[in-house]
Amino acid sequence: MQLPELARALERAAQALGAGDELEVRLERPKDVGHGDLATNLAMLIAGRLGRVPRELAEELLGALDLPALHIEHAEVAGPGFLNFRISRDYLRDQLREICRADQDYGRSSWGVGHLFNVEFVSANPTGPLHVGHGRGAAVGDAIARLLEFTGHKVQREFYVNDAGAQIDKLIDSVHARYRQLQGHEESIPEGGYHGVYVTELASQLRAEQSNRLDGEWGSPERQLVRRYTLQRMQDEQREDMRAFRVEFDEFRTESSVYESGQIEATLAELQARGLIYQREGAQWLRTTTFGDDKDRVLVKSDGSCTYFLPDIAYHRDKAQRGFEVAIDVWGADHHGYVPRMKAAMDALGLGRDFFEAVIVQLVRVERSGEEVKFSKRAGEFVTLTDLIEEVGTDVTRYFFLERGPQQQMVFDLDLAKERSEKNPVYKVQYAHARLRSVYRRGGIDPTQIELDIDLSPLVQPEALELTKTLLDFPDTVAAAARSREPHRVTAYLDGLANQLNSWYHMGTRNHALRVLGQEEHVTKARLVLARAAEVVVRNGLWLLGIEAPERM
RNA sequence: GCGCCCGUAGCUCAAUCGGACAGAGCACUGGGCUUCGGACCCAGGGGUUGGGGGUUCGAAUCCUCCCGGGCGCGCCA
Repeated sequence: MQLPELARALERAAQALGAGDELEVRLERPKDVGHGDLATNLAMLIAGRLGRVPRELAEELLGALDLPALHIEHAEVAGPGFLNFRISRDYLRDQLREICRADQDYGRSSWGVGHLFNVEFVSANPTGPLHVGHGRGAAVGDAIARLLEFTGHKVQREFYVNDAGAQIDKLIDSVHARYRQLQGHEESIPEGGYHGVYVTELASQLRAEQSNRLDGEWGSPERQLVRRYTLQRMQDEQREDMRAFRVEFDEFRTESSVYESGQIEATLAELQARGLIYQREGAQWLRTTTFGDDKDRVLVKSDGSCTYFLPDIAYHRDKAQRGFEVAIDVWGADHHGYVPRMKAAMDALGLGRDFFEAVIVQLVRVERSGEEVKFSKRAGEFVTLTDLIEEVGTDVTRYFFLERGPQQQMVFDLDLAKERSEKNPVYKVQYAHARLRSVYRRGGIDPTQIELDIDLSPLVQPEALELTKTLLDFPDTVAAAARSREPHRVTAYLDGLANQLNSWYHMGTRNHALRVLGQEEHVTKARLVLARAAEVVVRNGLWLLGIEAPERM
């Protein structure tokens, strides 16, 4: 909750006391309701600079404020020098109308100028189905994209397809081995190959469709055929998996297209022109140490082929050339060591240190009955994202992935995920929404027609006012989540909101005079405005997470 | 060995760029209730925030040193 006029007035008052120009007045909502609705530590911040006692300064700041004009009905100095403000109840209640009017736009903001972001996530090798780790990356990436869109930016969701690497060759070898087995030959999956059942399925389908061409030895043309077929199949399946998870990409960019476009050479030439490439032991190195990396990196190996790093630089350079101002990559924790060199490379290209950002997502451990459910791609038994979605649903899966900070290692508790009660936080939040919708239905009310220009003074219960204040925190929460690339702040907010909302609602089950419906008309009307505002916030919050706000459950 | 991330209630996790008394859920204990949706409600116990030291009016948060865990340290991808 913010009161910009109050913040500005405090800033002017502080400057008048000689605190200087570089002030950022922050008003925060105290955890303890006894400390008022908003508080600031401004006096303590400037006390050191001015060599004064914080509490005295706080008194002077307070004296400089025209409280009624700022919608403050009470203010005091407290503790070591906090200024606590109590906002006029009428002003608070007025804000409920604004929430309802803004409806699906409530919580939107436009910090910054509306930048163009590229958010790249999942980017799995096209060598098999997506697993739970990809799911977490997808949930986080998509939520970050939604947060950025909601805060005034333009966002492209992108998936990078590593279709040119050695992993594909291993997959083709594995398919070949399975194919031979189907023909009755003794054959085993090569070292480092893929054992999943889908490999056998691929081989079997290929045999059914192309046996006239593939039953003999596989030369170059045959391998090309299998490669194209396999890549297409894997990409289609991954795209379908993502669609089921409610994630739609704007762009699938392939590594091979980076090679074909000539950008590899162009990138290398640009780095050379900048004098950042040198030869050593027959290889070409990039001076990443100049830009904070701990060692220089090879771009072109002594055998003339390039490392994985070079096309990756070229690809990210291309993002800048396509007009993106910030490129955010969501990476698994196993790639975190790669971050400094990529930042260094972008810096080397003159794109600055802030062009490239990595969001590191920690690994997921799945448990059932307290036991880890193993997933090992190599052994061929792994929990695919699709398995997980089929078992617990997209909403639950997304919520669980977005419940913890990206850097937090997480345990995915399958038993809790399958729980269909308020023990399960997802249901708690969705249920809060469904309840409000249910109130409208029961009352025969069209929620879009709820009257707003009415007297809201019947909203006097502390629970109702606390709820109102929480609703007013939503835009700040969203902005902070977007800025820090931490969608879990929204999840945590919704969890707290749902608790408040549910207990507000339950007051009515204990005391019917506190229900929305069945009161004197002016009371019901006022409570409907609060209910509507709450519904708007829950709905918008869930939208940011990519989770449905159900009409009924 | 070096680097990054993490360590918060028995368990899984929060904690508003350093704020006031560290919060939820699960589990546990004790009450209550039959629905404006009971797919429950209320209350309670539970913590030296891994440990020591430091900075600060104030530290879970910042610095430092230990302990414990994860990941990474190729002319692999």
